Amino acid sequence: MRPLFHPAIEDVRPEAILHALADPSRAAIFAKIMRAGCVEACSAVSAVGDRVIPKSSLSNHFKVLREAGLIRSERHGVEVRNHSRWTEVEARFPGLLAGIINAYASDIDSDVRAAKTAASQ
Amino acid sequence: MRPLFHPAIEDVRPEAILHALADPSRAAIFAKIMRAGCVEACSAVSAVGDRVIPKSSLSNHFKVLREAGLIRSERHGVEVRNHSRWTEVEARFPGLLAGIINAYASDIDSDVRAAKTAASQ
DNA sequence: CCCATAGTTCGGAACTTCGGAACTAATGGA
DNA sequence: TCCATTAGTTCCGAAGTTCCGAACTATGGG
Repeated sequence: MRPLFHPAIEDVRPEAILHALADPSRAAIFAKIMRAGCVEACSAVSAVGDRVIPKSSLSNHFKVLREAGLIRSERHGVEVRNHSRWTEVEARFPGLLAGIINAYASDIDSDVRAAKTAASQ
Repeated sequence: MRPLFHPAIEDVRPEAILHALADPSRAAIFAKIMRAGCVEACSAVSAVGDRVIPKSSLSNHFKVLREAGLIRSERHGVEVRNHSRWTEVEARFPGLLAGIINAYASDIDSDVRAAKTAASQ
């Protein structure tokens, strides 16, 4: 199997980070990996809120986060272990990730709104 | 002609802002409006770097920025005057815009790379 | 060797973006 | 008034992207 590609920190582009985190599911996955320090297995994040994410979509979300330079993934046997690259990204783009993560965190009403909408469908 | 729609600040969503600014052309347009305080006429931003943007694409870029809550546009006769909503957005999502704009500003090598000629700035 | 588990790849349907051409709206001049 | 000009919007087809089920691959255990 193809080894996992990670850009060098100097090749990380702001637009890739914004694109990756412009998707609320991916932002939630990234926030979770950050809070946990490390997530063992992609499938440890099999749902975001009350919404289940299909395996193939999840795989793609991790790929987008990885190629944007936000996470580092290593195969350990049958599973993949994911770490955030916060420290490196923070050094390159100070304040960027904090601003984004805080924005999502403070947007509480909308989370509630989204959860209610999803629940009523 | 249909009046221009602007979301109330409390309806502004982080993902819309990230999506709007994940496009380097739009980020450059927004940065220019911010620096200038106000841009008179969309067509005052007819090119980004060495790349000319077609009228219809420009019109769409302004619409995306407007609907994300980043700018406020008013018709003045035949032209549209655009202001950034920095203060409002900053109050709602502190540090978000500064982080993004600084990230693009510090990513100078890549602008040069993308522009290829980059004789002026 | 077979099975289960964890992830990736494939491929088609649905959606989004891009940009040229045609359009509308306001203004200024004859 | 009528016409030209300027500024921006809308329409629509082509090209590109995203989503997700199904088929696939890789690893480890029994």
